[in-house]
Amino acid sequence: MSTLANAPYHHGNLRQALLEAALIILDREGEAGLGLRDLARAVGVSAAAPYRHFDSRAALLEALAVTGFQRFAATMEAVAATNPVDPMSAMGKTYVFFALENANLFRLMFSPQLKKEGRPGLKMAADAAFETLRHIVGGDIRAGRIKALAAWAKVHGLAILLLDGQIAVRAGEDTEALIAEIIGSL
Amino acid sequence: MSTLANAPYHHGNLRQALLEAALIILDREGEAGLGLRDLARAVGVSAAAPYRHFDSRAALLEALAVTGFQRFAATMEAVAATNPVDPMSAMGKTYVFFALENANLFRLMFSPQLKKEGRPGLKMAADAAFETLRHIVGGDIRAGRIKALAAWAKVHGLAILLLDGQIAVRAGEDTEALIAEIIGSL
DNA sequence: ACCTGAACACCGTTCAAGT
DNA sequence: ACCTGAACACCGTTCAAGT
Repeated sequence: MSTLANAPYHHGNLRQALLEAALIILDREGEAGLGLRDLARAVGVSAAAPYRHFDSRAALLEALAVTGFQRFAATMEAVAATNPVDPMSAMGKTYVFFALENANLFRLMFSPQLKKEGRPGLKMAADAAFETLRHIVGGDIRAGRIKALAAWAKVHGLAILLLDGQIAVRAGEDTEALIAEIIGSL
Repeated sequence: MSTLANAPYHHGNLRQALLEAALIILDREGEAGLGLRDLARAVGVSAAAPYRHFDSRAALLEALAVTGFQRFAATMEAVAATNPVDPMSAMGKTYVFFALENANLFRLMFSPQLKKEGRPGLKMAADAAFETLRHIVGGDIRAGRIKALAAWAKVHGLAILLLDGQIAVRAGEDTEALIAEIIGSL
């Protein structure tokens, strides 16, 4: 614990401080609410300072999305490691829970705008995460490509629709139970 | 056909002209590329002029999304009217095709940012469109809520993943056939 | 090596003023 | 009634200058 709350940033690891603050702002406000100037203000630094560590706003967003894919892959591996009876369904539920618990980060990970920027780090992180998924699933079930894609579509769609509030969860209804029912057995 | 290409706007239906130009820009550039000032320039009018017809940029986007939901509902009704042998699958395919053919409009229709604005017109248009869907499906198959939600999730997820280029369509592979395979029989 | 201050070229939005 | 011109409070980004 340092003596002054904002002292460490001025000469310490500004990059890390920016990423941590950005993750919090992203979580609360969404991507559109995450301005570079706001971020600099939040961290107590000049508007130009972030440019020492990130080429552009897109580069900062990319870094966030990359950590998102890493967390995502780690979460999926953790479930697989528990050797669930129905691995596909367990992973499907985890996929949806991850999306709900990291709503704005999940959206950023799949943001078409960011993808259009063509940043290589994002594609690499996404590919690595899905490679991990394929590895886990492939070792267990020889589902075939079509079945795998169908399962992915179902799970991803459920995540997005819940995230966007399109699927109305009824009063007194358990979201977790609803997800389990919809996923059924993949 | 008027004598001068940009003459009608100066005293005609600017609102309509803005919407038409906006739809084209949205289609090409995506929501982020659709600036009010750009739009005004494209239509040959001052930067302040659009405010006579739309409260804000969000109001303009809402109007676009609303026409998107209307087109969507009309498209779905058109398929249902052909009395396909497997109505659910036929509608599922149409849902995905609509998303692919109207990529940026579809994204705008489900934009969380726009939804967060809480504009009532958007919710009404979306509700009306899904009510139409429910009506078509409900009359045909008494699927039950869970099955209906599962089908929706699968179709919506497939649309989003294809739109975002996450599902790799292989060289020489027919996208249409791949969609049909993944949807299978709903 | 890392950060600041001031500037540049933009935004969305408002408002008095024009026709 | 509808549109313009000029302004306001912002952005992201750059760059010389400071330490």
